Amino acid sequence: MRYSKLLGKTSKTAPHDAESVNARLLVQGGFVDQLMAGVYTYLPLGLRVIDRVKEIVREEMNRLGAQEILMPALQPREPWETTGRWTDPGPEVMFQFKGRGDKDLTLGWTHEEIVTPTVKRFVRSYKDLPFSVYQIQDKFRNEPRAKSGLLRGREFSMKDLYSFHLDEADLDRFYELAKEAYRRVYDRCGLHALIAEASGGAFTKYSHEFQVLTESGEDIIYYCEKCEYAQNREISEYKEGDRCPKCGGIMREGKAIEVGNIFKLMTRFSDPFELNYTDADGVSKPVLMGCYGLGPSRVMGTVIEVHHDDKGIIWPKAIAPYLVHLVSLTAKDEAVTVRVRAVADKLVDELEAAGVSVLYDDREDARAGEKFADADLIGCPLRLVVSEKTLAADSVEWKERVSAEAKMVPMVQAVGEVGEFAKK
RNA sequence: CGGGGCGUAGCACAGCGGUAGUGCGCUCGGUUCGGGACCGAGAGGCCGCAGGUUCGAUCCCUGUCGCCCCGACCA
Repeated sequence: MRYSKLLGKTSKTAPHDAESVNARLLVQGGFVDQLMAGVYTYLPLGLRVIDRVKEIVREEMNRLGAQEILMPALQPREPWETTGRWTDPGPEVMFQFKGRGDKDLTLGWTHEEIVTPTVKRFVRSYKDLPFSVYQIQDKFRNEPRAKSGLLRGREFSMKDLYSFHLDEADLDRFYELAKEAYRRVYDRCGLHALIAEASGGAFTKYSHEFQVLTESGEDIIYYCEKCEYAQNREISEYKEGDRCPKCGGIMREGKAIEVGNIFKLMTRFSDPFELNYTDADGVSKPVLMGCYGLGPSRVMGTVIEVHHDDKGIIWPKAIAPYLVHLVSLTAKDEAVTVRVRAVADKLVDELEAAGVSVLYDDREDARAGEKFADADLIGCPLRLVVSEKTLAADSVEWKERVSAEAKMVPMVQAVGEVGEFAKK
């Protein structure tokens, strides 16, 4: 992608209501554009990042054996009446409005009320179980207070997984597998998530939250510094300095961002919708359910909160908008500049042919400092520079975003080394 | 929903009861060319919106809408 054509320019000045780090850097870097409180447009750079997060989530869900579906965001009142949630939590959380014919409608803030009746149409026998489905969709929540950029929006991306089981033992089995899948998602995105015990809320006593420790977190958790056993403060019986009940380590207090949570729903939804199956003895039994939420947009915001410096974002390779940020510099001599540009053009072609994604800063009117500052702000893992200097050495300058040091790589080896870098 | 802050050019901000300014960005010309360079010439505003006070309001008053922060609440 040529930077000169990219929709979404960097800005030297931060938004005046500079708020959280993720919001500031995303806006300044041209990743997102705010429409209203808690609602953002993803510009090309931002879309590439969130799509990569979603793709990682998708791979891990598929590996779990879950099947992807897509449910409607626009929903009628009736199923919500069945579970009592039209009024409780109702408008506290839901956007509710009238459609044609005075029909009550809502926008989905979660999908148990939709997935359960759908599953009921196809599940009759114990032979149909267990199985699981998921979707990746924008959720709508009428938050009393949207805040912190991508961390708490009114429309936000969510992956919601629902599992269906014969008995509790099978639900427990799947629940543990889902935990591991979640862990892998966070690891791959460059986040270290602790699994904290938490209140199950309205439906169940069983719940775990995935918490990423960071000063900008809005949850408080207690966690063992040794084995990472953790609890949300809401339910914790521990305090700073206590002994860990699992391993005897020291419990610490920390701020954290909740990037996912998982529930054993049991029969909370199968009961009202009468989602039952016939077992091998011909007896009708309720299906046991679990639900598992993970927010790609929140993950994206959290990654920035955790991985940035005073110059900008530091994307982990797995979710960076581009692996390489290639900068071509202009020289005193116009003829040299033309040659530099030709070399850079060729390098872009070769890298892209090798499957490497490249953001190519081809601007002719921008100076070196400006291009470097933008590269730092945007935060791609590897910056390559082609200039009069590198031309003379038949090399390209190599600087990783996480490092302060630059080195020269012979041009003939450049594509190969970038390929190696991509794999590491 | 309570408390606070802020709404003036694309962005960040100044300003003043008498028809609007700076920096950055943008356009044109020129000089520069490895960490946000410089010179010159331009374009760009219902001073958030509505009412009130006043001869006159961007400025004072009231209301309203929006954004941000703290709290209550939450993936």
